[in-house]
Amino acid sequence: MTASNNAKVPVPTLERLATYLRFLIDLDQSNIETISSAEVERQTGINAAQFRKDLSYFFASFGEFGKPGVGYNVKDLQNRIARILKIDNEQRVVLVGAGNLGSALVGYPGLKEHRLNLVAVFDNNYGKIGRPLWNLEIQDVMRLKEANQRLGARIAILAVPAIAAQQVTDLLVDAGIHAILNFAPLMLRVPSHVFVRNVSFLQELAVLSYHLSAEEPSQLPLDQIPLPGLEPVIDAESAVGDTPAADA
Amino acid sequence: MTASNNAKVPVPTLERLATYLRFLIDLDQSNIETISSAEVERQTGINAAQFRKDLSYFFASFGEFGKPGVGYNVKDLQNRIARILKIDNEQRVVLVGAGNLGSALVGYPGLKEHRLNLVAVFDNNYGKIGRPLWNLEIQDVMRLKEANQRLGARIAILAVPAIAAQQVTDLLVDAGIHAILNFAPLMLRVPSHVFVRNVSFLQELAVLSYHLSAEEPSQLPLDQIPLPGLEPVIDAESAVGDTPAADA
DNA sequence: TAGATTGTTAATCGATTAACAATC
DNA sequence: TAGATTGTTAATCGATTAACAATC
Repeated sequence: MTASNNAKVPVPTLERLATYLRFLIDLDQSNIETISSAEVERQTGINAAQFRKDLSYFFASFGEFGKPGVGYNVKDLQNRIARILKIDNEQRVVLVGAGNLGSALVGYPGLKEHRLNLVAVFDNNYGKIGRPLWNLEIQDVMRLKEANQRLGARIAILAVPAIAAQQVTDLLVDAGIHAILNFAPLMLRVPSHVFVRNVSFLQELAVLSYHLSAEEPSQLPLDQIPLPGLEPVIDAESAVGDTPAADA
Repeated sequence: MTASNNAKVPVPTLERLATYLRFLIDLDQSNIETISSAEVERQTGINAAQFRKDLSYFFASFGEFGKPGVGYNVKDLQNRIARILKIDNEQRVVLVGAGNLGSALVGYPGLKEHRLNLVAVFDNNYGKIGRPLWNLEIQDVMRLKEANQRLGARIAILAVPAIAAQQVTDLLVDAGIHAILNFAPLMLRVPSHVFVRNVSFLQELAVLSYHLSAEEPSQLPLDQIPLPGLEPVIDAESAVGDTPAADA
């Protein structure tokens, strides 16, 4: 546990650790006590050697995990991966941007499960400031620094339009944020101590689109399809605000 | 344009192509006509040689791009990358899961800009079916196949809870979907002709958390912080349904 | 002990990037 | 032509995975 590991851990390894953690939580809830790397491969699709290698980066600071001939204890591995990822204790998170995406994130129940505590929401829109978003009240983004002096959050989610993203980033850095999850489609300029990860739905969809075969599917023009929902209705109010996450 | 390229293109290259496309659209809107790989590096952070290499995968089928000594024509490159990614013409997309995340995605204006047309929304909740979500009417997920016979969408966004994800995936595959953007935290089992990409906010946040230094920031306990929004209010209705994306 | 599965090594595979001849 | 920047090669770097001795 002594600070971070000095051996540099590949980012893909960290991403997979989060996957393992999620998987182990599920196993634990099914009362499964022991798991082998072969079984991890079967259920997550991640190569068994990869799994063992991923864990090996942390043996120096966290000790070994598995027992040869036996496997891994689910609860123990779960706890240790949480410690590695620093989500064994509460990790506070602030959100800037109380739009649709921001709302979805505040309402996302998985966060609390993983001890990622979304503790404040900020926006610059005076029509929104002071109004509630789930169990939080939307605050003025200009008071970010002041608010975070007490909150001490070091992670921020940036869900504002591209045009505002760099400005808000500067505020976040000034407020003591060290890690940013950026949803705006541009490269944020940050000091070297700040770590940024970008998420882009368009990028994801573009990669999917590339992999489609070239042939055109049979498509009727939209205006000839006698199905609901193709005439503009524009009624957002009634469409949201029910249970967190969908439930199809 | 003749079908796909046979040389296998690395996925990271495809991801970057989407980034270049986004960047080129911005440049075009600023009336910039020509760009060099060095300038791309300066503004996107992606290495100039990387950029040229990425494009080189497509020279066989799309011809060369740049002029030595000059650079790249912004409009032309933009058009060709759109063609590579098969978003030069409308690409239809269906969404399953009309929860918070689904709502945010339907309202996301960037989709249409990139010719990704979200044409239908499905859910299994009878409280939602028939109600409008933005300009679409939520349909019964059981009618997915029937609906897609006319729509011909090949891309789907899966924003349902993990417990339902595999079932819905089977419906999607049966309905002729070839590519799935999966937000549920599990490995979907799909036939080999179906391409899946997973998005996990928890994974992203966990990777950020790992990179934080070990020292505890000064944090007041939440119940001692005299700031708005920390008493449960629970009022989702009033928090959503305004402009797409946030605007802090 | 025999069987199973780990941790680790070494081989393979793939992606990034520096360097430069070709060319506008 | 001289200067700039491309497309491409080759070197480097890093991640994945097969194989196996160690060990429970």
